[in-house]
Amino acid sequence: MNEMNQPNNHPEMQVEKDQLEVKIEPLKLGKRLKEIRKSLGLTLEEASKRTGLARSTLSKIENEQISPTFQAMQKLAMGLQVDIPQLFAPPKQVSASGRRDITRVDQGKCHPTSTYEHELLATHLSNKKMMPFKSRVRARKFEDYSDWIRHDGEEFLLVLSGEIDFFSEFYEPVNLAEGDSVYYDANMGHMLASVSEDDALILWVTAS
Amino acid sequence: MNEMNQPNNHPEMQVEKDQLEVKIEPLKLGKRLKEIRKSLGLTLEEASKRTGLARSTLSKIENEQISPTFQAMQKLAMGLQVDIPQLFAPPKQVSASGRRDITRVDQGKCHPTSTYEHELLATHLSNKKMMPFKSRVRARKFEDYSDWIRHDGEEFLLVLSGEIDFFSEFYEPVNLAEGDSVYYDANMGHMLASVSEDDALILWVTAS
DNA sequence: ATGCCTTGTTTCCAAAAAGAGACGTGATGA
DNA sequence: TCATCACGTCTCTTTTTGGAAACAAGGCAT
Repeated sequence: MNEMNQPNNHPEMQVEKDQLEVKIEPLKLGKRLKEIRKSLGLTLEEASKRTGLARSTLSKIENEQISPTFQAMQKLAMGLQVDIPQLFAPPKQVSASGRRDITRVDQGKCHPTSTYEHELLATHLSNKKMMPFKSRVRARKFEDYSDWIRHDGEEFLLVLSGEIDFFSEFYEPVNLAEGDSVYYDANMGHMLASVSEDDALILWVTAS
Repeated sequence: MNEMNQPNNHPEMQVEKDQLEVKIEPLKLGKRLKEIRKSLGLTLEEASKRTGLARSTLSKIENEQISPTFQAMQKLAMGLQVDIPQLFAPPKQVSASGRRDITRVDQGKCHPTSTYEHELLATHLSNKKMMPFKSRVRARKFEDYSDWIRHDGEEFLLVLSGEIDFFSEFYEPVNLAEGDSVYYDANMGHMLASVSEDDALILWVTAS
């Protein structure tokens, strides 16, 4: 019917218009929904009552015959007690479950900087939630640093030997001796300086 | 102003339980979408080209005149480089950023069991990614346990003093001496036994 | 001013989703 | 065996969405 019988005022746009086609797939939302419903031990009828959606609609959604509206999805999430993000995070991260990595004393991977000598631990595992390492604190005073150290995540540190001053952006400096520990948000500026005769040795664990 | 750089030692420091309270969702998807588009500096027409949705449709979605289908939302997410969960959890990402909790040596919160004496660290912070604690390993042999210890998350342990055998479900037992460390998945059964004259002392950090 | 873009809104209609109820199938019981 | 019921699918109708184009409002030249 209405083909391009009329001169289009923007022919160049037309081209781009349909170049990226519906390359998007249904993303197994239906399958997922079914799992959830089953895991709650609900029939379509019961789920219908809870969500306020007709059971035929639910069936169609589960079988990917229709693409639910946002409204419908809200009802789903609400009625089945699932929060929406969770509904979409497609494949559940299957957490690994049998990994183990031993690091013998002083056998970590060394990584020296001007202010620290880091010894990374458990370097044979990747995709781990935590990054543990031992560090010898070479810095001796605040001025040894050009700026705060700052990065994502949270950090835990324990003084293994020696004594340090712990500087942080929003707190007064604190002296930490052997056995003391501190937990802090690593995007708050922080830095360490040894104050003992020997360089202090600390254990650090970071999680982001 | 705040010279309270020493840890607050109020016996019961009130734990501010959470910032993510009841999350009732009116969830103004339209408003949110508009923000995203604006922040990318796109016009409706440009967004239309990227997402494959008509600019009239986008307008209607932004003004909450229609409720987009899941298909439409996928195109949106794809074209605007936002992942779907993020699209629905708007007020997220208020990650704390200035917390700090110091635990002096032996000043943690004790928690004895039949096989361990745990000393929890940084207990004044809640909602943290890691749970650090020191433990004295009282157990002396495998049989002191009724079953594998098993829980969610990943675990890192460092031997602070003494010597232990590290038993785990899928590996042969390993002897760990002072300074040795191991990182493992905590849902794999695991347990420790001291083998040194004195009970071994270890540092443990768990993340789930 | 007058045109001429550009941007966003609204209208109209085809296309798709939501709802009501019919249909098929399998399980259970008399 | 024949009902009857529970459950899910399918069909038909109503309601809503999505797209093309018209419309309105704001710049920016001439």
